[in-house]
Amino acid sequence: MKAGPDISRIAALVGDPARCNMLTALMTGRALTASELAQEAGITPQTASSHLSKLEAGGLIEPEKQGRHRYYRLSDPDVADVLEGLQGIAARAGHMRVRTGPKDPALRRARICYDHLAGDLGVQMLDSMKRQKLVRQSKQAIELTGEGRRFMAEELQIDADALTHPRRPVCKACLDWSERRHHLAGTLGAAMMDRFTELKWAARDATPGSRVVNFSRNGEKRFAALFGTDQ
Amino acid sequence: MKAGPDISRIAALVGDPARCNMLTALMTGRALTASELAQEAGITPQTASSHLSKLEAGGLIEPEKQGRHRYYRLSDPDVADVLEGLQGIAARAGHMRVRTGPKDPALRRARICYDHLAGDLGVQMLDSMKRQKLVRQSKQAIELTGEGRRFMAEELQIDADALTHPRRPVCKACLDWSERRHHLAGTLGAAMMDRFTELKWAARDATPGSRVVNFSRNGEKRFAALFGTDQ
DNA sequence: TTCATAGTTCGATGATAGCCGAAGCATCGA
DNA sequence: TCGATGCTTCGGCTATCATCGAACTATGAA
Repeated sequence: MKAGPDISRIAALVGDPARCNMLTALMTGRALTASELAQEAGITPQTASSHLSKLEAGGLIEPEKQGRHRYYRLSDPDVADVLEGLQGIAARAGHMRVRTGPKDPALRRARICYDHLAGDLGVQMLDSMKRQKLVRQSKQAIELTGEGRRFMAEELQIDADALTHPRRPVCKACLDWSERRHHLAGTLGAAMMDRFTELKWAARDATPGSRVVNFSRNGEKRFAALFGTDQ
Repeated sequence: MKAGPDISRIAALVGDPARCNMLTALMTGRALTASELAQEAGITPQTASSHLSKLEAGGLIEPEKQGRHRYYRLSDPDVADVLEGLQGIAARAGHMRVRTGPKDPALRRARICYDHLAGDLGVQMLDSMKRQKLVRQSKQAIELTGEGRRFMAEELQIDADALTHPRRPVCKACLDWSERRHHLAGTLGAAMMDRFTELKWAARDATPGSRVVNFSRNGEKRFAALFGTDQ
C-alpha cells in the first residue's frame, strides 16, 4: 500500500467541510479565536477544538495565546495560495461559493480590548510609536525607550514610572481581533486609553455591552497629530 | 451547516491516499490507463474505477478513450500547480515523500503500441509529418495529404491506396503512453513500422513480452533524415 | 465465431473519523 | 475567593466511504 500519507494527509485536512470553513474564514489574514471559528464552521466548540489541533499538527495554522483566548491564523502565505488555487479549480468544476461579508466597520475602526485601544487605530498607534522609536519590540516583549518616557510625560502627562505593576507588564503586544497585527496592551496601553477618555478625545459607546470606541472630531485630530500614519 | 461543499469537496478528492497516488502519478504530464493507475495506487481495478469516476466528476482528470483502454490525464495545468503547492506544505510540515523514479528509458524512447511505433520517436515522427504537411490533423481525425502520398511512395515504398481497410482507419491519432502527445496509428502507422523492420532500421527487442523497439545505427540516421526535429 | 483483456457496476463489509454531551482546566473580573 | 467564560479532554454514537468479490459490458485477437 506504499505508505503514502503525505500530501494526501494535508489535503484531507482541507477536505473536511468544517475545517475548510475555518480555513477560508482565516484567508482574510485576520486571526480568529477558537469560538469564532467554531461558529464560522457551524459546529460546537468541542468539535472545533479537535479540528483546530489537527490543523495545527498539520502545520496549516498557528496559535497565539492571548489571555483566555486562543487566536489562530494561517501559518504561512503559501497556505492561502493553495487554498486560492483550490477555489479556482472548484469554481471551474462547479458553482462558486460566496463568503460572508465584512463585520461591523465601527468595531474594526476602534474598540476596547479589555482596557486598552484596539482596532485599526490601535494598530496604527503602535506602528507609529515604533516608527518614532518610543518603544522597541522584540517578539511579544515591548519596551519603552527614554524617548518614549519623555513623550508620555510631555504629550500625555503619563508618568511611566508609576505604571509598574506586580503582575502586569507595562507594555505588551496584543493580537488585534480585526487586523492581523498587534496593538499596545499592558498598563501603558490602559493608561493611554484612560488619558484619551479624560481628554475627551474618545469615549466608549453608550450602548451596553458595546466595545466600540467613538473618537470626537477634535480627538481624532489630536490623535492623528501624535500617531498619524505620516508621523 | 452552511451547505459549503465546494473547495472542501475538491480537497477531499485529493485527501484519499489512493486517489492522491493516482494524481501524483499523473503529475508528470503523462496519461495513464485505469489499470496502470490502479497498480500505482496499490488497489484493485474495481476500486480504482470508482476513484477515477469521482476524480473525473470533480474535474481533476480527463479521460481519453483509446480502444479498450481508457487513458487519464490531469485536466488542467492548474491542477498540477495546486498539487505542487500541497507538496510544498506537506514537505515543510512533515517528512518528504519520494516518488517512484522514472520508468525504463528504453520504453520511453521507442516501443510498439499494438502494431505501430510509439514513444519519443513515435511522437516525433507524427510531429514532423505534420510540419512537413504530409498529414492534416483535426482532433483525432488524421488525413494523408497528396504530398504525403507522394512521400510514402517515394521514400518508403508504401502505396497509400492499398492501406484502406473495412474497419480500420488509414491514419489515427493514438495517445502516447510515455509522452502526453499523440503518435500515428492506423493502417499507415502499422505499414510504416513494418517497413522500418523490413529495412532493418528497427527491430522489436528479443526479450519475450518486451515492447521495446531497438533502432540500428543506420536506421536511426535514416529515420532522422526523414523525420528529424529539424525537418 | 470464440476467447482474452480492460474496464465498469453492484452489494456487502469494515474501519475511520466527525459529531456532541458531560466533565475538567485555565484565565479573567469582582 | 468565587463565579463566569474560553477552551480542552473523554466516551460513545453514527454515518460515511474505501475496499474487494462477483458478475457484466466492450473492445481486440485468433
